[in-house]
Amino acid sequence: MKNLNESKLKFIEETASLMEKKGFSPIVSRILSFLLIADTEEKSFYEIQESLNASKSAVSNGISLLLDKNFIKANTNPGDRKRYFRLNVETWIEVLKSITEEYKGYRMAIDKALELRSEKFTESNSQLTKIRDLYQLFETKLPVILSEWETKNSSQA
Amino acid sequence: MKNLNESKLKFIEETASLMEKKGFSPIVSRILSFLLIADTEEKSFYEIQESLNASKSAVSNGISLLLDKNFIKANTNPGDRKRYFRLNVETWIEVLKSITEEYKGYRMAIDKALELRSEKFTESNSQLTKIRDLYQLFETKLPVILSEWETKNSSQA
DNA sequence: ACTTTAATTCTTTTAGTTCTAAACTAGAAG
DNA sequence: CTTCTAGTTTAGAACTAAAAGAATTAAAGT
Repeated sequence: MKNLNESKLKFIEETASLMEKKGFSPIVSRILSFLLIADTEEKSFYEIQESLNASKSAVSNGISLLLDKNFIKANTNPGDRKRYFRLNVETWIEVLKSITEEYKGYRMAIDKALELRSEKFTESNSQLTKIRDLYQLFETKLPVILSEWETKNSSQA
Repeated sequence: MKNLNESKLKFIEETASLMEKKGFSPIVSRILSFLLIADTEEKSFYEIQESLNASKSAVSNGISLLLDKNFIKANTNPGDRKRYFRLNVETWIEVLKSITEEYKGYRMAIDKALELRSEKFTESNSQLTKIRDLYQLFETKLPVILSEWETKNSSQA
């Protein structure tokens, strides 16, 4: 990896590993982490490849995936054949907004489980119901937090 | 898979796939899902193996991992050599409580990124700061939701 | 002591991912 | 029309993970 100082390398390593826990592949994670702390907002294919010291195909496939999932966007400038890539912050926000849906999925799974379980399991069913209720609480409270955040942003922006 | 009706099989398939998204392997996910809707609260090694139609070693390793991570617990009964396994709901609750820590990790990563980024990126830095603030908001609000849930439970239990 | 049962551990197979290297393609420039 | 540039696609190597099957251990029962 070139053109990157100690602390940026450390950032990429650590942040990429957080992203890998979310299901991104190592290179995809490193591309995202790199764009997050790059010294210009946009980076070319070659700059990414060089900085991360990866193969063209790995970078090409990684970029395709990220463009496809809208995590980055591409730009071209007149008189320059290269494409320049930057983070698409909107998608990040969308992902955060969709967390509620994720919790809803778990809550519904527990509902289904309670339906399929014997009613005789009184003690454990009541514990499961409590967990269900916590997911339910997340389901109702997260949108409140999100709208609080949105009004805060619209007023200051 | 034996001894499982249509709807339970469907539940296992669907719920296991939710769990796989959280990083569990297919068998581990299926063991957990199976225990969640089993017709007795405890199931023996063999019952799990048979119901999921998996190999002994796969079940053994899966159970070891789940015991290790405290997602299930084992019981033995006098005069019976077998061990019986059941869900450990406490751990599930612990996992829910630790979500705040996860968000804290992301918030800190963005803080670090803002530190390493050029101050010239005023527009995108302000967007990143907003995202940071949302994570921060989760970080402060989730514990409130959790304690609301806990008081609700202690009063009704 | 020996057998049976229950489960673990070890070895191998299979499947799939991630990445590289090299060939290829599309478009711009001369 | 040829050449260069930018990137994609293909083919395959290296690695990893999941699961199966076989061999082994540990404890209980006879």
